[in-house]
Amino acid sequence: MTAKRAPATEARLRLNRERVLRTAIRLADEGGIERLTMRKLGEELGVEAMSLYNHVSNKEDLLNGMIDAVFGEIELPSHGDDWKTAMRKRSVSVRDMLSRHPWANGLMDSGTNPGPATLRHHDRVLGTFRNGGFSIAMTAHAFAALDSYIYGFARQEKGLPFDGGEQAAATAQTMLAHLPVDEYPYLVELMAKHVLQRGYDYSNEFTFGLDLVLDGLERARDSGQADA
Amino acid sequence: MTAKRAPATEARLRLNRERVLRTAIRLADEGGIERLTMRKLGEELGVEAMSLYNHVSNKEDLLNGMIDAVFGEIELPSHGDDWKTAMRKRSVSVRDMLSRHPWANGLMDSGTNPGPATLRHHDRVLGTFRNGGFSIAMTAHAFAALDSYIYGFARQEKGLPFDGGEQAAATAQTMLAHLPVDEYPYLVELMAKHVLQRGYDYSNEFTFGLDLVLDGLERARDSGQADA
DNA sequence: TGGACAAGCTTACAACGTACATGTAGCCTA
DNA sequence: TAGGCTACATGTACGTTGTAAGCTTGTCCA
Repeated sequence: MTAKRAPATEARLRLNRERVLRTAIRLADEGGIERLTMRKLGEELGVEAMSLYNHVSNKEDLLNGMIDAVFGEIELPSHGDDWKTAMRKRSVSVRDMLSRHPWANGLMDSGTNPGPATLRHHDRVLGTFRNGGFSIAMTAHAFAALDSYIYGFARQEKGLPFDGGEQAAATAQTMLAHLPVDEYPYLVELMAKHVLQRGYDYSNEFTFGLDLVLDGLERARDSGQADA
Repeated sequence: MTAKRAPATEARLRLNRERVLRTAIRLADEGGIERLTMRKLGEELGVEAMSLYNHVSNKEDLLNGMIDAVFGEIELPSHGDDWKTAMRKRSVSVRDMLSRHPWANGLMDSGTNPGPATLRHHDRVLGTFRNGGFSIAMTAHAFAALDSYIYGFARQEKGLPFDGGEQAAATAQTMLAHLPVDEYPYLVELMAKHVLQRGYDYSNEFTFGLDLVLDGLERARDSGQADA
């Protein structure tokens, strides 16, 4: 058993930061962020929990690393497109990332220091606005407005009792049955005449708001009201 | 010590759900949601942790109760105003609530079942749109777009390394010093020429996006493109 | 051959949510 | 006035969490 370069009794592959992060992301995707514990992550990697600390300095570092990794999945705004289509594509890409990794949205506020992928992403977004003819001040406005909408939408989507889809209709149905019609008439109306209609899917609302914001930004840029 | 109606050796006031919730909210406001533990909450109320379970069924119930309580703080859209000013006022009120209780934003996605204050609030918002001439489908769009923006903005604000204000400028300063200019030119530009300018405050961005969304909604309502 | 060093393991601890059993104060009925 | 019911507070305990500290071991260079 003292073989120098033996085929590693069990072909045990070495741990490294990337493997730790990738596995952590998978666990969080599958079972939710609250099920991601150091022990479970270790187990998944065939290793004791404490061994992970050779590759991440603590759990916060792990979470920050995960955030930066999923930021790297977002499609950067392309230089080839005009600013509006470029931003539209990357916005949809952000949203896709957030539905692949729903835990990411709730984590980013705790992430004080952004990683390199995050910084690169933001830089490219800002650059797209600047090259699209936005002043610096208007770029700041645009960035704030657009990303607020995108992340806010993902947040809402997660919190809503009705997700759209088949089995969610049942949820809405029972919820509707328990709602006092005279106390919440408009909620009841919306549920009955809209949410419960065949084919309703809340996620379809995304592009409506996205275009609304993008069009609004274009108008604001052109009227140039906000150089202050 | 067997006095029947003695002035209660220590004037100990009885616990009740409202007092528990109010104290929990204060603790979360002061020290962040992660410092709110059952033991600390009990201590703050002069009571053992387990006593709390006579008034909340578990920690999740406590958190849900807190959410509904702060929802009750939001100014409902007034029937007197036209839809746009009414929604503008309530949007600002939501934002104010979220800066008083920053923890609330991160908690609402886990809150599966909304409380009465939450339901009433949503009902009034929907009603304001309906009475403002929005179709049912457009009301759904409007609700999704507007609230996504509001909650998303609060979320962004919390996560940003630069908050605006005096001491935050210093943070931005050092951050700027560590950023490689050639790698993140637009980030550097924004920081140097905008964020670090005297009087910059990210929170001022809120009304820009708010008006952008409200104006966009008005336009969408009038063109009535979305009855589908 | 030896010894340094990185990486994994073992043990341990404090803080958390909360189950369960026990105590007790105050009101209702007899 | 006595007895007992109910609501609420306590005490103790367990399993799970993140992680500090020290130990062991496999690998590589001198």
